[in-house]
Amino acid sequence: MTVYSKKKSQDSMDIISVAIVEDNHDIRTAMELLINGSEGYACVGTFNNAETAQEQIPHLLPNVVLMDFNLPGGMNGIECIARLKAEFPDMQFMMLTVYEDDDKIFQALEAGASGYILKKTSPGELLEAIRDVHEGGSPMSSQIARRVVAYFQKQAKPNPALEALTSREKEILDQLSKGFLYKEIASNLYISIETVRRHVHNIYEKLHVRSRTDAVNKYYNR
Amino acid sequence: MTVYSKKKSQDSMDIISVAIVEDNHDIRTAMELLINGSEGYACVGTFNNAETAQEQIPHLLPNVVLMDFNLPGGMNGIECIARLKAEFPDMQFMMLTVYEDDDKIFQALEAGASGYILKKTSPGELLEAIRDVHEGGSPMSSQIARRVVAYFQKQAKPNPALEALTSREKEILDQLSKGFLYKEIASNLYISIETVRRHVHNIYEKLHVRSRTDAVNKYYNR
DNA sequence: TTTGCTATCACATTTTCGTGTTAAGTAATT
DNA sequence: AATTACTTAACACGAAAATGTGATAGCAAA
Repeated sequence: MTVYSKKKSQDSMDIISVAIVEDNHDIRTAMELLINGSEGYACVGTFNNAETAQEQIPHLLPNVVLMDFNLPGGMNGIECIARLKAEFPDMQFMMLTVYEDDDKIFQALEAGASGYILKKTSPGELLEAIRDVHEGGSPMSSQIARRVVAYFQKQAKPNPALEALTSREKEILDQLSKGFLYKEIASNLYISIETVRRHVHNIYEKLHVRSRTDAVNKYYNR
Repeated sequence: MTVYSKKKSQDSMDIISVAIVEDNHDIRTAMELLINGSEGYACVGTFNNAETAQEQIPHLLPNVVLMDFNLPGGMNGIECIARLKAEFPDMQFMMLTVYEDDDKIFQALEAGASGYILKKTSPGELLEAIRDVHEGGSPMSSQIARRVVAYFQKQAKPNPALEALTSREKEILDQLSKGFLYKEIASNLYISIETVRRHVHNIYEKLHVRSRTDAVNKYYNR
């Protein structure tokens, strides 16, 4: 793909403007040089902490923001993304980090990051990922993708502990989860309150919980 | 349950065995030729419908199954994956289809597919994807990945009614959702039980609910 | 200054919940 | 025929939660 390097001040039409938030000086500088040295990319700002980024990025309005996870100061990268994304929904964020844990990945995606790549990624792939996220993709390694996919597969199958429940107990638990009072459940299922209490008691025993809320949380696999 | 026979495990150490379920004859044959013509890959079976695949794949035990979406007969590719995956959790499934709709993607992932690639993918990339899924990745185009990521971001945004809560109330609600007793919440937040009660009362009023479970359900957007 | 929102604490009463114990009828299994 | 598991039901006790009302105080906006 060739880029028509016009010298017009109305930039960001063909050139992808990028901001970098990364506390490590060497990495930050290396990425800045890489981006500014590549046709079609321009680094419009670099920041070593979330607070400054938070303050400056609204003025720079880059197309893509590369964000580190750990940053000095009170705000981490996730929170920084969440705030900026809320204000600028069209801005694209890409996590650029060393972490591969599920927690961090999901937090980043929920906060509004669209891409998630590791710092060990090669310069060429990094540039490609920046273009990719700018064009509506979600660049991530297939290992990262597998984590995300695993989340779906987990969601799909319910807690195995629920299998131990009888069908009547599941029915009761479903009613519990909807917030019905015992008397309402009794009336809904045409049984006495005492029976409801008995079932609830058995359910709690099987799920190893001691309260309705905990039981419902298990029911929804939390 | 995943017991491979001795002689099979020996030659499937380096070679990835693949099965293809695809009703279009030309595509099926082309893929078979591609796979058998490439070093490190072996096509151990091809099927033009889900029923036959269902019956034969348990005997073939391929490492990777390429699955089409639409198949003739009663069973579609999704259901076929779901059944086989339940019996052979270590078998890897990759959707190979023309569809890019969210529904189909999510259905496939929930059923147990780990990869999702489009039929327009080049032969080289297909082979790479097969190896990738076999090695624990989840190959998918970054456009597909974006759909999946978007799902997370949708999930993430909470019930707008929660916006009406003050930050303290949200904190209380979060504690409620975790099943803490009032006294525990009081102790966790260093306030009196009476204050907890007051907050809970206000929360219920703002969310228009009358019980803890209902409040928690709203909190989780159900 | 007043008004409104938030956070805090208190008292009284009623209702619901969690637990323990007992037990009868049914259905499936051994 | 005996055993086991499930569903149903009742009574009692104490803890927890819900309801209703009243009060004080800080803080910010009108």
